[in-house]
Amino acid sequence: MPSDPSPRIAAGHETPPAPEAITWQTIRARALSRLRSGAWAPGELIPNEAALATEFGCARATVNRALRDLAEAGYLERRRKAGTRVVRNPVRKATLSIAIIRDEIEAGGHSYEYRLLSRRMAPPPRAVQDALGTNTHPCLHACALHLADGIPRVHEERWVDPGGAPGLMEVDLATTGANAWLVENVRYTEGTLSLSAAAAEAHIAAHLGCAPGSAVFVLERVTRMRETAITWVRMTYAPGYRMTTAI
Amino acid sequence: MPSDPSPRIAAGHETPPAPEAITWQTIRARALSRLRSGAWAPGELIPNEAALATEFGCARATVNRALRDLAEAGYLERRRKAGTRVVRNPVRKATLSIAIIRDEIEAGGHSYEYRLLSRRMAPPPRAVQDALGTNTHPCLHACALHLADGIPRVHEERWVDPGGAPGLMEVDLATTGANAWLVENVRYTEGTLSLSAAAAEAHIAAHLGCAPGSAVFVLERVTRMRETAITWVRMTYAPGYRMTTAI
DNA sequence: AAGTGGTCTAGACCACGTC
DNA sequence: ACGTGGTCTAGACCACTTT
Repeated sequence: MPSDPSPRIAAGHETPPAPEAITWQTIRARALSRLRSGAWAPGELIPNEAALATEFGCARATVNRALRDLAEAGYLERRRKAGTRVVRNPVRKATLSIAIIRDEIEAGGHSYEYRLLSRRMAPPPRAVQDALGTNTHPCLHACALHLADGIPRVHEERWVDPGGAPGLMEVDLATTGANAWLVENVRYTEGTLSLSAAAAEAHIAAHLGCAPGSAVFVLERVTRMRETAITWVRMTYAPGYRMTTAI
Repeated sequence: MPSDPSPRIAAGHETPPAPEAITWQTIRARALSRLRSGAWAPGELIPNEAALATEFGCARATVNRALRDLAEAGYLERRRKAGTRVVRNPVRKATLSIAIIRDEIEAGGHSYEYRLLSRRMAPPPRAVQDALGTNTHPCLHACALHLADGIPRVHEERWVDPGGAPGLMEVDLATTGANAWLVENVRYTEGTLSLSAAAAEAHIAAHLGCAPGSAVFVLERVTRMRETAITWVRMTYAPGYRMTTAI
């Protein structure tokens, strides 16, 4: 969703309404106000692009840009020939930005520390196999801790398919975080994300410095690159963590 | 992010590669492959739109469309005069679709039930006051339960500013969920979302039918409409809940 | 068959921010 | 000052779907 710099007309000092140039943002704002006011009611069909272009006195492409934006935002539903319809139950879309832990910690003004806890080859458990694909062969299993100012903040458990990310196996995980390596070397991947709450397992609680059974925020992620499974990771955040975003 | 229907050329039966028409999706794919291959390295400046348009043999507007899409996806950073740069640490963006609980439950093939637990006027606690704005006056406080097949799934606690949503105060909350009302009557709002894990408080645990202190997934949301605070809500999900999305 | 949105083009002007 | 991206226009063709 494009941010809305909107200007193009710098509001002078006390300059009244101003005729305001016709930009696609203008059209979008006007359309949105009709949606809010109910002039365009839920489920209803709105006028087609050509009609709106005439009404607003602009090119059809400009109307298209505005309506496309509203459609992406989930307010409208557009289909060729069928026209543009106001969505009945606008599904809220929240965009989470998943930053690299190191960046997130350093952005908060804290010192970052990475500590490798374990590293071994082993066949992944069934659940991980399913998530990664059909892998029964041994994978790299690594656990690590991310600390802020020396205080444990996130526990990371990771399974890496050797076939998916050759190179990662040779990395010295003691000094380089697996995620940092992946971001640098296997960019532009796709995958699945899952958020949940869980009771901290004993050994993880010990690493995080909290009581076993504490409620912890868990992020699980499967990373793929063009059909090839690369890695499964579970990040367990120390109690108190919050993931925030604007709607 | 626009889905990529990509066609425009219906793949005939066994028709080889096909010259492929030049659409903005084509350009985007080509650009993305350069990003993946490292031909356009992180931090680097890529050729400007005019140059790419010449190279790809299309109009500048088409290149613009493609690059704008990649920028929205977080791969590129574009600035006037400065040019287009490959982002160093592509921040993953996960889009969560926050559905109305009722829809979510019914989509899962379960029967939905709403049960109002309490309703009263009271001054909100400090934390809620801060979130909503500077409201010291009494607000509506309502608690409710959402059930799937008769089993409690989500506990909802809500504070409503009477000034923000007149009309909601008169709604018969016993039969109409506050959220459903809001969606129907105060659409196109903005706000903040926060996800976390917490230990279930005793009274909430009792309603959800789980042990006090169980790890539960909590979603807090502040809803505004053009600067006016409308409502603060905390949804507590029964243990086992997972929020999933594709990256 | 026909209407609607999706997209491309070629040219133009302008805002912005770096130089 | 000037280069780069942001956007508008007017016209055109096409893909998709519903009628």
